[in-house]
Amino acid sequence: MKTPEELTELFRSTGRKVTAQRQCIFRVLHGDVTHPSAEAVHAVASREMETISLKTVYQTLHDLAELGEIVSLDVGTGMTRFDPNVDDPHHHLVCRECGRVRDLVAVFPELQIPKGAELGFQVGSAEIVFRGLCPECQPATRTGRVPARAGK
Amino acid sequence: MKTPEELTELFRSTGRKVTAQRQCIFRVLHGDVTHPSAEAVHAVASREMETISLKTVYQTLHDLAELGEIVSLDVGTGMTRFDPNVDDPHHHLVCRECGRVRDLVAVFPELQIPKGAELGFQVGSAEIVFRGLCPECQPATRTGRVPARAGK
DNA sequence: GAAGTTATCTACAACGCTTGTTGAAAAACA
DNA sequence: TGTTTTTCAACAAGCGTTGTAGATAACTTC
Ligand SMILES: [Mn+2]
Ligand SMILES: [Mn+2]
Ligand SMILES: [Zn+2]
Ligand SMILES: [Zn+2]
Repeated sequence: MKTPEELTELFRSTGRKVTAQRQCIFRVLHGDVTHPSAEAVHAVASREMETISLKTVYQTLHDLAELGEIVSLDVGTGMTRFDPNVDDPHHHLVCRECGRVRDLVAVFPELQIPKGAELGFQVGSAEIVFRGLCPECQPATRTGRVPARAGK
Repeated sequence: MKTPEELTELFRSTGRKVTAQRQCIFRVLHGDVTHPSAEAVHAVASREMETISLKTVYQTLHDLAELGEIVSLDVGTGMTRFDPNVDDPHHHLVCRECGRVRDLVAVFPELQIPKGAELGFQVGSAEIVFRGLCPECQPATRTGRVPARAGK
C-alpha cells in the first residue's frame, strides 16, 4: 500500500474526506506485517486517539480495500484480516494455535488444474493457506521459548 | 464418510446415543457433494423431520467432525461448510458469485516451500482454494444458462 | 420387560464479529 | 465565512454459532 501521505492524496482525489482518524489508521497499517483484524487496528489506533470508534476503523478499512490499497483475507481465524501487502503476490502461513498470519513470498507457477477437473468452473485465482505452528507456539524443546496465546 | 448404518454402529461404540434425528442427518450427508452449511443440512433434514432443531444439527456435525467422518471448512463464504469426503485428498473450487463449493481431486506434490521462507513455522498442511465462477454463474454467452443466486 | 441412569432434544437467550442508523461534528468548496 | 456534503461516534441490530434449561428419549441393570 501507499504511504500515509500518498493515501491522503488518494482519498482527496477520489472524493473522500481526510480526517485525523483516517490518517491515524493509515499510519497504523503502514508497514504492518501482522495481517491485523479490525479490532487489532482499532486497539493500536486507540493508543493515539482514545475516542476512535471501531465502526470508523471498519469503514476506513473498507475504503482502502475498495481502492485496492489493502486486501481483506479470510483465513479461518474467526475475524477478517487485512493485508497492506498488495504488491508482491504471495500466500500465507497461519498458526493453528494463536492465529498469527505471515506472508509466504513464493510463487507456485505449476499450479495447473488437470484438464476436466475444473468441472466447468471458470477459475480466476488460487489462494494457498499453509497451516502449522508459528515459532512462538512450538513446543519449548524446539525453540526454548514458551508458547503464548496471542490476545485479540 | 461411512454409511448411515456404519455411523450408527460407530456412534454406539463410542458411547454416543443414536437418535432418529442423528440418523436423519447421517442420511442427509451421505453422498452429498455440495459441502453444505449447517443451515443447508438443517433445511434438508427438516423435510423429513419438521421439528429437528438447528442446534441438534450443529451438535451432530461436530460429533461427526470429532470422529473424523466429516471435515469442517472455512472457504470464506460466511458459513462453515461440512465435507463428508474425507477419503480422497483434494482441494476446492469456490464460486465467487453464489458460494457453491466443488471438489478438485488433484494432488500438487510440487508444493514445496522454498528454504527459509517458512520463517520458523512448522508447516503441517496446505489448502488450496480456487476462486472463480461456477457453470451456473457464468455469463449466458458461455453456457447459454442464466446465472442464479443460490439460496442458503 | 420395567425401573433407573445417563445422554440427548428443543426452545430460548446470548455470544462474537460485523453492519445499519442517527444526530452531531467536521471537511470541502466557493 | 457560509453552505453543502461527508464522516464521526454511539447505539442497536444482524448474522452464524454456541451456552443453558428442563423435558424427553436412549442405554443399562434388574
Ligand atoms: Mn499477506
Ligand atoms: Mn471437498
Ligand atoms: Zn502461534
Ligand atoms: Zn455460482
